Amino acid sequence: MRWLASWESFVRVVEEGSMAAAARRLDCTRAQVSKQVGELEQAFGVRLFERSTRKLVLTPSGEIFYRHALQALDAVDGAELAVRNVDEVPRGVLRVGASAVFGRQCVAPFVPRLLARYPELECELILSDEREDLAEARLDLALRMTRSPPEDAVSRLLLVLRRVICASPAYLAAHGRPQLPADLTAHQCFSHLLSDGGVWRLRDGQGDEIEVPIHSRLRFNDIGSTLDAVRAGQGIAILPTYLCGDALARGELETLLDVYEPQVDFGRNLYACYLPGRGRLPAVRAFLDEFQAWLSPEPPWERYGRGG
Amino acid sequence: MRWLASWESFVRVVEEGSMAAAARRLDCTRAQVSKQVGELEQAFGVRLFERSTRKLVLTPSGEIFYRHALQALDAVDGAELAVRNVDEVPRGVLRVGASAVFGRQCVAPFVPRLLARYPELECELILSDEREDLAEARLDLALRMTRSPPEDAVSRLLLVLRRVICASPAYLAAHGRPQLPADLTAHQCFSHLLSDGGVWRLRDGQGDEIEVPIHSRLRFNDIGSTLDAVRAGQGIAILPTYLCGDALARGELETLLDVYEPQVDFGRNLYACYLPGRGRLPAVRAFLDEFQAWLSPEPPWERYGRGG
DNA sequence: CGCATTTGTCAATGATTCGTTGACGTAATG
DNA sequence: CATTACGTCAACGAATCATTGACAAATGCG
Repeated sequence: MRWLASWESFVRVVEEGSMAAAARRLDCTRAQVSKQVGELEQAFGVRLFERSTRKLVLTPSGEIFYRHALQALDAVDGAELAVRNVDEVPRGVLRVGASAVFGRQCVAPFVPRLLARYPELECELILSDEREDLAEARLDLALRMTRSPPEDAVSRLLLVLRRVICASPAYLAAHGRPQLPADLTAHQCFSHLLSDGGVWRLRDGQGDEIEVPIHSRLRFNDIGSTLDAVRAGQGIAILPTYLCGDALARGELETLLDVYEPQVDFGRNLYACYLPGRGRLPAVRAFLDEFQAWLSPEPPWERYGRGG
Repeated sequence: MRWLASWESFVRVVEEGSMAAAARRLDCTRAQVSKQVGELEQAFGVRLFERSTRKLVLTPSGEIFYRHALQALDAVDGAELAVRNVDEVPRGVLRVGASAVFGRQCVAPFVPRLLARYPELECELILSDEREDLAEARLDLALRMTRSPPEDAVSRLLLVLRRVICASPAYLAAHGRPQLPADLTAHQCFSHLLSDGGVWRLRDGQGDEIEVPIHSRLRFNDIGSTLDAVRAGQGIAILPTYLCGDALARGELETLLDVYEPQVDFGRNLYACYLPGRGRLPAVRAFLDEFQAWLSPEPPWERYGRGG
C-alpha cells in the first residue's frame, strides 16, 4: 500500500464528502479509494468512517486522524518545497505588513539583516494598525497580534509576546510601589484606548484573573506615546516587552506586580500570515526562517534586561 | 517508489553515515538504499549527497531536506500514534528518570498534575545524577540535560534551560557587584565539580565567549548546596533558573552580568528520552504532552522573578 | 411507488513497482 | 599489494497496486 497516497485519499474523501467524489477528484476509481481507506482502517485497527449510513461521517478516530494527516501531509509538502526551492535565491520585492509600533520597533531593525543576507531582495514594510486584507493590500506577509488570524490565510504562530506592568523609578519613588493589583486604583495608570477599556485584567500564578479598574487622565491610542509618558514618570502602564525591554535594561523603567500577567483582548500570539500561494515564495520563506531564527531562543528584546 | 520509505532510507543514511550501514540497519540491500536515494534526487532535481568522495557528505539541499524529512516523518509517526491510541487511557506505572535536583525541583511538582488528570496512572520518579541505561533502569522516560542524548533512544528536545550568575544582596553589598566578567576573579565564585573545572565560560551578546578562571574555597557537586551557599551570602554561582527562580523572585538572590550567558559542558538542552517502543505508550505520550504544555509558553520557574 | 442513477464493496486480473542478485569499478584499510 | 567495503547499475523475480466488472444498497426524481 502506498502509505501517504492512502492518507491523501482519506483526506480527499473527507473534503469531498464521498469516496466517489474523491475518486473523481483524484482521477482514479471508487474501488481504489475504497480499498485505500479500508486498508488504513485495517492498519490502524479503527474505523475512520461510520458505515451505517451512506452519508459519510467521520468517527472520533477519523477526526483525530484527519487532523494529524493534514499536518503530516503539510510537513511532507513543506519538505518537498524546501528542498526544491533551496537553490532559488530570494529576490524581488517582499511586501510585509505589521502594526505600527511593533513594525517600527522590531521588524524594521530586523529587515536590514535579511537584506544583507539576500542581496537581490527588496522589502517594503507596510506599517498600519488596521487589519487590512492581505490581497487588497498586496501583502506577501503580515505579522499580526491577534486571537483570530485571517481565515483565508495560512497563519503560523511565531512567538508569544510578553507584557509587563511598569513605571519609572522616579514615579515609584514619588508615589510608592503598588504591591497588589488593587493598589493600582490609587495610581495613575495609562489606559489603552484600543484594548483595555479602562479595566486591566491580570492573571496570577494560579490562573485566576483579577480585574482592576484603573483611571488615567491621559489616554493614548499609540503605545509609543504611552511608553514616553511612563518614562517621563507620569504613571504606570502595561507595555509589551518588545517596546519597553530596552528601557527596562537601562533601568529607566522597572516592572512591578511581576507575579501577575496582564491580559489583553487580542491575546499574546504573534502570527505570520500569508495567502496560501505565497508560502512558496523564496522571499517569504527566507523572511520567516530568518525572523524565527532571530527570535530564537528568545527575542532580542527579552535577551537583555533580565534580573531579580 | 514508496515515497516515505525512501525518506526514511535517506534519513537513515545520514544518521548511519553510509548507504551500506543504513542498509544493514534497515535489513535490506545497498542497492535498494542507493536506488531510493537516487530516485529522491531525481524527483527533487537536486543532489542530496556529494558524490566526489566515498565519505558521505550532505549537500546544502541534502541538509535542508534532512531537517524537513525528520519533521515530516515525525508528523507521520505522530499521526499514526494518535489514531492508534485514541481510545487508550494512560494507566499503569510510568517510570520517569531525572537528575536529582531537576527532578526534585521541577518534575516532582509537575507529576501530581499529571496524576490528577489521569486517575488510573501511577508514576515512579527515579532521581539520579548518573546516566543510567534506560533499559537497565527500566525507565519509560528519562529527562536529560545533555549535548548527546543516548543513541539507542528517541530524544525529543523539550526546553532550552537558562542559567544565570547570581549572588545574594548581602554578598553584593559587602563585596561589590561585578561589572565585567574579569571582576569575577576577585570574588568567591562557586565551582561546579562536575562541569566547569574552575573556569566559567560566558557568552556575550555578540556570541563571543569569554573564559574566566574563578576560584572558590568551597566546591560542590550538588547544585542544591550551591544554591544554599549563595543564598547564605557566601559567594557567587552560576545556577539554572529552574533552581534559583524562586529565590530571585523573592529577592533573596540577584542576577548579575546579565548580558552574559553562562555556558556549561552539557549544554542547555533538556531532552525527553525514551526507548523506541516506549513512545507508543499512552502514559509516555500523556506525560510528554502535559509536561510540554506545563512548560509553555515558558516554564513556571521563569514565569516569576521578572524585572528590569 | 417504481425506476434510474449513484455509491461502496469485493474478487479477479493485468499492470506496475519494488527489492534482490550479481557484477563492476573505486576507495579505504591492513 | 591484497583484501575488504562501498556505491552503482542492469536484469529479473516477487510483491504490490489500480482497474474492471459485478453486485447490493441508498438516493433522487417523476
